[in-house]
Amino acid sequence: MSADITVSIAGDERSVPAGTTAADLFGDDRVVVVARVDGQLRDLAGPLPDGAVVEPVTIDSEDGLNVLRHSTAHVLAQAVQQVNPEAKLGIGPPIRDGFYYDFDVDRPFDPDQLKALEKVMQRIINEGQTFQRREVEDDEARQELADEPYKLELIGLKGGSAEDSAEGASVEVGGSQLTIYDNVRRDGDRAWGDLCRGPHLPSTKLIGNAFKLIRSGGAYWRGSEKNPQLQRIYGTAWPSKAELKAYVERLAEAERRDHRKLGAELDLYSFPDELGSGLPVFHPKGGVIKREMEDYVRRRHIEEGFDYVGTPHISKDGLFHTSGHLPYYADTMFPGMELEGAQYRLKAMNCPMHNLIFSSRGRSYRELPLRFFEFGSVYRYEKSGVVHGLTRVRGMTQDDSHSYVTAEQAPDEIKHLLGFVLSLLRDFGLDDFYLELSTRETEGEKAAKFIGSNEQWEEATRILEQAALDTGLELVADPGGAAFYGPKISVQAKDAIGRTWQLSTIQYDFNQPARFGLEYQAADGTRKQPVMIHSAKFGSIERFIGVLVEHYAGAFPPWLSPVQVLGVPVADEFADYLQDVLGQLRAKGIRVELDASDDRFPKKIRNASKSKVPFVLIAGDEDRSAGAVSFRYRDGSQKNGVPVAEAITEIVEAVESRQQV
RNA sequence: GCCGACGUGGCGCAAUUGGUAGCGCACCUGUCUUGUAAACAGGUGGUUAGGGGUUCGAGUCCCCUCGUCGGCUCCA
Repeated sequence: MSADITVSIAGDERSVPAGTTAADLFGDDRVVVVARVDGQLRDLAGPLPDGAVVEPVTIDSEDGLNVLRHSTAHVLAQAVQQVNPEAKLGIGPPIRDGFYYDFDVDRPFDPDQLKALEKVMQRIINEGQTFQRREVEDDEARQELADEPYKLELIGLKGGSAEDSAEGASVEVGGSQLTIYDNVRRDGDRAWGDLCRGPHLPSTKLIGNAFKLIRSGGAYWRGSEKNPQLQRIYGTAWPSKAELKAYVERLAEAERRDHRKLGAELDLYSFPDELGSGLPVFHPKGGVIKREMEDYVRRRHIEEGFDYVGTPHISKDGLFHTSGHLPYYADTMFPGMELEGAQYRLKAMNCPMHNLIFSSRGRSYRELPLRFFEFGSVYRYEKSGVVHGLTRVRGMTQDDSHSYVTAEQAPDEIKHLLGFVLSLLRDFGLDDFYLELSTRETEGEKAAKFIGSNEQWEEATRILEQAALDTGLELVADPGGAAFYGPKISVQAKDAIGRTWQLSTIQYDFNQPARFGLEYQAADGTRKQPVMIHSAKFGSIERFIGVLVEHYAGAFPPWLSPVQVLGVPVADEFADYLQDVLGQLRAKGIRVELDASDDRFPKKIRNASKSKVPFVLIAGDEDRSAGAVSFRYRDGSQKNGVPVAEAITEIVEAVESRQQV
């Protein structure tokens, strides 16, 4: 054991005694939680091989956070089995901002149990138990985990294709060597153990008190509804209490912005039970936002060479057989209704009807690209458990377009569409994007749902990918996420508090033109099939309104605000004067309101503030005698004694330039 | 669709072991009204989501339906 080995630390070659561990190298530094040894994450306690390249991994790095959260998940599982030895273990991987662990238990967890489990976890953490790695043979593991049916199943999967294992399963058994992690008390007692690939924190102590159990819910074993349902507990863990607090505050902020709550408070829309689940109605104020959006988006489409068209909400079902939507997607369409011997269906997508407009007469290559656009109302029978506010509804308005182009024109058309949708999103105040390229599933049972030849898919995917790369935006692959008729690019936008939303989609479709027999006459007199490019800019108007409500927390930029200017007289006497100013604004197309209620001034200010109107104009004696008004902005700041003409200019300019104030 | 929780006037909430449904805001009426987040007083409004059952008696207990919330699955 006296022989030295050489290890390389941050580029520095060092000679150390054989058996040296990463803990020996970095142990003094408490923020180092694991080591990257020759590119692999390892426990600090493992002896280093000769010639190893070793890097410290700190708890606040991405890898470090994952280890922290994975170890916290283990402590949760330990606590659950301590309280209920009958609980069977599923998997417990780290996820974004936290972790979960799945359990098979007789009774689902309730919030009180989560609180109690936190306490049990805290005791384990305070004990400073160490995670000790132990390599085991498959048979050994099977014996040791005889009471853990799910773990046994994972052992059986080991080495299987990644597709077969559930998300997170690799955290438990990845690689060929099985390992069990024992949680060992300071006196050497083994408190608990779990099949796990690791690595783990050196000690539970490092979790400190910066963790929290968030919620619980059902989750299918290995992500398939054919499997039994386990009970999942979600939690979060951070390097410090302060970071945990900041995270909890972020969750609270998201709750404050919830578009369902703000929609009711601001009187924008509602979801009457009488209509049915997932069917929103827009109140006058929400109607203003919807109309402003639609007006602007319609105008921009026309400027960009689209033709505005219109189609009905319902049609005979043969159309959807032609398009290929039926029978594949029958379960997400509302059931048919029989009329005069024909089955009618509510429209779930606009493209088939646009195809009929295309084929309503002979088309020439001179007409292409031909771009049809509309706000198409579609109805989808979303499963009862997924309907959610405005973001997942059963009746919605798509800002949908279909470009019919020659195969040669397709790349340019896609670039044009991408540039267009990005510019539209920027106009609405979203400017942090990345793109996702959704392609078909090539293996497994899902592969069958995609129609078309390999060549067609490859060609379409290549064209989309190139257009996406040309934007210079980050591009993320999404295998298996394509529509059945072709690959798609989607635009993911980050909102004001960092959440991403899938908004625009652009899809390349070689299937429907063939199915509908679409053709145009080319310059050489032959008949050719156009390529069809689907594009939704906001996805659905309803959903986008929901996203904007959360993005702006209800404080819309003036051009979208239902009420743009609210007049608040200091006393009744000044109402007429203010009304006159508002009249001048109204003449310029500004949406104004006067608070002529018999509330007193401070109450009117409070109401104005709660309504989130961008410009509150106040007038009292001083303003009136100076021919001026005073501004109160949403942040509470003021600007007093502004000459009326100046005030009008400021407001009109803010609205016209679509800026936020 | 699956697992769980929940459903009380427009909104937010109360209602001891089953024993005559309350409060705040909003709304209406009146008095009041001068400078930046709540003047005062009075009043209207609920067959406790809907239906069925247990009970002398149900907002409270049981069943069904609808809806909401949190997960899972799904999302052309």
